[in-house]
Amino acid sequence: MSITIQVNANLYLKDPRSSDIGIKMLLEGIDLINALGFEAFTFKKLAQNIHSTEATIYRYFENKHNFLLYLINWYWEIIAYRLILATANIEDTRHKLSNCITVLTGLPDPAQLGFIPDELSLKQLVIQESGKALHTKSVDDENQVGIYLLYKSIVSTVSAYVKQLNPSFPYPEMLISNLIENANQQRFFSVHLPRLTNSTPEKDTVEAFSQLIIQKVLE
Amino acid sequence: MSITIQVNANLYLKDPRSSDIGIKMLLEGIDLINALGFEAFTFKKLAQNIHSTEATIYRYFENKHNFLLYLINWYWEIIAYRLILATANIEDTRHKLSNCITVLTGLPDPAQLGFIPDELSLKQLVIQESGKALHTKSVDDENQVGIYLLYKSIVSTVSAYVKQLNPSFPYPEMLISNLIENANQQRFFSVHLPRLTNSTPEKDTVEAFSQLIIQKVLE
DNA sequence: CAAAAATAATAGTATAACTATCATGATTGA
DNA sequence: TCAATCATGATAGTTATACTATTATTTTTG
Repeated sequence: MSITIQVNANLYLKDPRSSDIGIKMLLEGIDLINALGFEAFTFKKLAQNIHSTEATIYRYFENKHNFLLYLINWYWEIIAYRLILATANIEDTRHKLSNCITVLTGLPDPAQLGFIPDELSLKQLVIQESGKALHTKSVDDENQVGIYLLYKSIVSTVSAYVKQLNPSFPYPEMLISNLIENANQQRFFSVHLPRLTNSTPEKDTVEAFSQLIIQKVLE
Repeated sequence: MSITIQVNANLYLKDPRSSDIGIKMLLEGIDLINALGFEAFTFKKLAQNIHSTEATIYRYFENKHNFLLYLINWYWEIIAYRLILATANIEDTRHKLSNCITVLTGLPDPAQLGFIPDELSLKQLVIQESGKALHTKSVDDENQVGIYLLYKSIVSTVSAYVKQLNPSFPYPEMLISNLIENANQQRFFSVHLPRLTNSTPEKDTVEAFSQLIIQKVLE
């Protein structure tokens, strides 16, 4: 399996991870977007929070849409890495697939946190805001320059296991992209519209649902 | 037979369906949002397109967010009505459920269109923009005043059939809300990120996928 | 230590998202 | 039928956002 982990350079003007202030932008940006929502989030507010200026942030990111895309991409980098860990040295494809579903739809194991100071905040941001990053008129341009390569490669890799285990199942990519998107959606529902789901923040059943669907599909 | 499809009164200041210019707002609004995307859509542009003024639109809608919520609610009213038609005079629960899945995840039958001049445009808008309406900081306030009652009642009704057919399945609401959301998501993918799905605009397989999942869950 | 690069401080522009006011044309109801 | 009411149009104004531009100052690096 080969999942390419690469920061897409089209998302920034200057790599924020190359400087202290850039990293502060990212980390404080995550918290600020989570606190305010992406609509009310502005570079001006972010600049104030990191004791810097709008102009400095604009030297790193063309606009706030790209800032959001960057953060989401960062999330997917972490997931891609976790997928590699979760499938390394495992022979059985069924077992590999199950581990992938855990990574893609489960809650991150607190013991394994630590790629960035607060990975759970980043996941929260993805749950809350990733739909807004995707559903824009610019999605085709972004796809053109490779922004979604990582996401596509993850879906491709995991759906390949499904194909291997049940070659007659006609919708492997749809199944995997569905389970990934559903995980975020159901966690949003569990907080804001609980009657639409059977998962709660206290007893999260999203992964169990996902594993069950996989099992049924492979039967 | 005349059916009044009524949208939640908290979404407007003055019922747009009570006047010609209000109806023009809605219909032209659908086209304009589809053409520009919700971010670039403004009341000023809408006013120009219907040869009216911003002030007039603001007399109907508090803001453009509520305008979007109104349109999405309108869509769900139509779906709710279709669900009633699709389950009327059918005894068999399995058959009822299957018909509901068709309404919720299939493409509308062109022969049955006609609630408004262009229902397909409204569906397109929902596919493209409904995530933005939901994922805001105001979702809890909106839920409080009943904006999502219709959506919740649809999920509740359909998931009740699932419960009846398989009382041991632990995630009926999650299953139905998943299939509903997935239908929009996959159709978005089929246009913009085709490698994430197995449906295409030419050969739409979203309903087939949904029916298959239901079948597997009930087995 | 000097040159270059990065950042801060500040100002400015265009547009969006409203709010306010007043005139005018259409509707209604006594 | 006429006056009162109401909806709409025309116009102006306010605040905030999403940038762009300029210059000064600090930091880094060769």
